[in-house]
Amino acid sequence: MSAMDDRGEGSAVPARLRSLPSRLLSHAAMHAERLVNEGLAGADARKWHYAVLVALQESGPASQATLSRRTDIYRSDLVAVINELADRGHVERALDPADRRRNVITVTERGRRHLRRLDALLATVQDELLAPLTPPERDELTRLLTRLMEHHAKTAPRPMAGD
Amino acid sequence: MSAMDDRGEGSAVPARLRSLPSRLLSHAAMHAERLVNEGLAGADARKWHYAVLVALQESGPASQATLSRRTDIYRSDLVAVINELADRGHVERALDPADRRRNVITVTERGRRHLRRLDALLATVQDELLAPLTPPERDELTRLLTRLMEHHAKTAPRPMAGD
DNA sequence: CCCATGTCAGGGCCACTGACATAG
DNA sequence: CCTATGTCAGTGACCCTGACATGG
Repeated sequence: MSAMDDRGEGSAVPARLRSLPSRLLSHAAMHAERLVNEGLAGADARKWHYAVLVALQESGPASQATLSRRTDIYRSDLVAVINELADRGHVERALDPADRRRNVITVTERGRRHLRRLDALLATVQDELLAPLTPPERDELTRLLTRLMEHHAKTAPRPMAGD
Repeated sequence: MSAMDDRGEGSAVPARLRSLPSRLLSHAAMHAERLVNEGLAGADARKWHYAVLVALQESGPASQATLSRRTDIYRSDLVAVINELADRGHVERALDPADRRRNVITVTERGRRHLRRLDALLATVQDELLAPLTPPERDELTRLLTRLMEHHAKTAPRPMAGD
């Protein structure tokens, strides 16, 4: 025992760390990602799969470079994601006859069904994540975070893929 | 041109992604970590350095295992952190005569000065991070995130170091 | 005999960089 | 000539897991 004991109070995380906004954000995000990953793992998916499928469904077929811009996934990382989605039959990669540098990525019917499942799955996860908050509090949190991101988008124009 | 165009609207991030709470959290956290890292880099420090120094100052000298519990840094990762801090003369590693498995880690005067600098530095970063929010909004954000973390702490008892 | 401690080796995911061939 | 695109190789930070020797 003595001053450097470990049990009880001695192992508590200091308040100065606990209440630091940047640290709170990191930890909350870690928690969120854990929930998302666990949820998506049950559907043999990763969060990037979801992002790509949503982008394709919302704005139609696109080149990989365009998808990179829509999802904020790096061009270089996107290659593997498209490979995985293509392996699972969720998207198709076709050469663009109009611009022979490009691949046109298209969602398949199977991909659309998959996306519906992921949508439901993620809705559950959001609910689990925000469980301790009331509906107005959830909205407030979303609003505050959105404001943070909008401000960031202005000052630091998001870094771009493999440039 | 045509359906798969890229400039303008075609490369906007879909609303379904933008407003997803888990995604907002991840992006906000990424932004926060970027700011923190940039800030600390100017002082030749990493966020783990700060966590360890705070823990030492708040509760006094401790073994590495205890520090691991106080900071949520894995025992295995902590080794390198203590090495770095010791190299910079911010802490001292001494054998514990009372328990010969343990190292007693102690802050040096130099470490205390360094910590004061990091404190000021991080305060600036928090301010920059929360710039678009009013003081009450900042409190509200902190409160909501804290509630999230407390809830998480109950359901999933934080994972422990190298066990 | 079981547990705690410090240490090392390594895996996996991810943000990010750089380079390169090909094509517009 | 310059830029865009798809691809690959590789780095570094972190989170996390094992294993191991030593000691309580």
